[in-house]
Amino acid sequence: MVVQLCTAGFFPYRNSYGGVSLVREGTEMSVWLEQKQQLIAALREAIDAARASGKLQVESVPEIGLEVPRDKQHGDFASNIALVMARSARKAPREVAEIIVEHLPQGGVIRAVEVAGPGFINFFLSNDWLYATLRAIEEQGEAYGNSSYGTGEKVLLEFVSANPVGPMNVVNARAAAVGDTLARLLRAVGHTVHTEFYVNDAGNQADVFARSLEARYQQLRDPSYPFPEDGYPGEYVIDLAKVLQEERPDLLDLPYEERIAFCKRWGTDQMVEMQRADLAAYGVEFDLWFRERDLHEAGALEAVIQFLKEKGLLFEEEGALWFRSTQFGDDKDRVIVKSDGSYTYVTADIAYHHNKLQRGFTKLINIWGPDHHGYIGRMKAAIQALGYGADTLEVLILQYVALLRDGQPVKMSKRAGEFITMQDLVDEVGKDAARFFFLHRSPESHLDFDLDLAVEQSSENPVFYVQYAHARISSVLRQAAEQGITVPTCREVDLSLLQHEAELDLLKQLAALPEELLQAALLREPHRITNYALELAGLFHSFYTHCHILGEEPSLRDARLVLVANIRTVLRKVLGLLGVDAPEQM
RNA sequence: GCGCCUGUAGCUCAGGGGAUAGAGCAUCGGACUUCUAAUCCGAGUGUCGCAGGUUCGAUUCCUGCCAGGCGCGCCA
Repeated sequence: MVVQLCTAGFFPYRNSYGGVSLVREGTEMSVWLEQKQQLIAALREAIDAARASGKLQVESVPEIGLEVPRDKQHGDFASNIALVMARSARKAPREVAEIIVEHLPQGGVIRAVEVAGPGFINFFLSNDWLYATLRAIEEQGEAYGNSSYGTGEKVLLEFVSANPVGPMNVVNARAAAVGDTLARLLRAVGHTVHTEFYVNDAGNQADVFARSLEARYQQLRDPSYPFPEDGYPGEYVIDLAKVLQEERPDLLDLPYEERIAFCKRWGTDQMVEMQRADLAAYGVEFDLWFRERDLHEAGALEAVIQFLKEKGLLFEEEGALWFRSTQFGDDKDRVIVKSDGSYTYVTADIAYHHNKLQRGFTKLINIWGPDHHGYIGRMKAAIQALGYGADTLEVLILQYVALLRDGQPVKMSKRAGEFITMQDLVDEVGKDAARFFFLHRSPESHLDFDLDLAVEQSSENPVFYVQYAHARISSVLRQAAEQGITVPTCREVDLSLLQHEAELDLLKQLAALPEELLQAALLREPHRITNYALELAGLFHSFYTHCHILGEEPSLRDARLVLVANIRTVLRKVLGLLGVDAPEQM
């Protein structure tokens, strides 16, 4: 596996089919990957034979790539190896291709080979491997497509981590969808994944929130009581104050400082519970809600400062204590202890990441909003200062979300307390549409979220398109059951009856899932799965129009029943990864 | 000024060192006595932001520029 540096994180993936297996030894292989490996092996054999016979004179053989051509006229798989080797072989690409093809082992699954275009070698296979895919799905069920590629990697995935001082926004909703699905994907390819929400309940914002809550509480008795200038204006603080009054009518008996301390702890706890409930309704649950205040109470900040001090990475200037993060490539050094003796946000965050590392995670993935990208440098510096490689921390930066209504951006003003919260969004469009839309685009793209489209129950709405495919299959299977027809197993039917172009297209799409999953997980690109689901649904709808199932004579009917039952399994699986429901009827 | 993201069809966006660059929407035209027409089939649309470079080959990689978004605190 080759590791490449990207600015926003590390993407440890390359198309390394030649020589490097994508699945570890002794683990299950998908039909698809197995097929590719076989063809690559055949190509290597042919090239070696050609070299041995002197027809191909090259010093070394480059990595052999194999891809599915965009145009299926170009075969099931195609390799550009002849184009790559042409230079060192001092021959025209097509000539190299011809020589390789001459030496290819005969027979087997390869039905035909052709040299095409500038020198591609196109493989046309017999359909057996596609039918083998159906058997694999039948055996593995919704585990189909999973692999053990990531065995040994212990990932801590931190996402959302919204401040516990107000409702979550739409970027939080995007982060929740991306993070949750990424966690599911990483698990599917064999990583051990632990998810965390970091609760920033000890900083300035929590103090401001506590004073806002206290003021609202006071105002319940005395409307003229002054509200802090920098306070949080939202209605929710007033609602919270009312609850507080019910629970603690005696709060004013406490001295001011204790009252604020109580409001801070109680208030942030309330907000955390709200966030937890909102996220649960959205299908997102965390393994741990990590409290910043626990770090403070455990003395973790002092401990990590001591650690850095002993390494000689801290210095004093202008009354403050600084972390020499520039030593590890950061733009500037960072204040760790302010001149007033309090800590900065980064101090607690370093302590938190220290804590993560001490718990034995080998990979820390954080998903942040676009306003935090400037923070990557200092955190990577901190990770290195703590004695780990910069690659241990990987940061995914999500981009901004613009909500559109009637084609126009929805204006929001946080200052005026007017903005669409995550909960507003979910209430309006539903969990499924919200998640699907967020997972439809690549994480780093700026996203236009069309509210009108998301609620539309029509073909225009992609989430319904996929769900409808699942419902349609469910309906067929229901009717089959009503007619007393049970879905047979692969062994009981003649799969070779599946010859229609629409059927073969579907089988290829099913076969491609393991690799899609691996790519989506390793590239941290959940949207690949959304697109996969849309393609699979599209192929099914087309098949459904062109091919009948229950009306056909029994042998074909049974083969098609097996096909659609397995399509349904895969649709369930991918919708499950996306956190979207797979309805039996619509 | 520096950094990050984005720039592909009228719109929203996929894709990606190679074979005629894709989808959905929108537009136009077809398909329901037949397992859900929330569906399908067909038609048109492109200087892949601009300019260089690397390469047999660049829309893809590199550099510079232009445009839009977002950052650059002893805030979090």
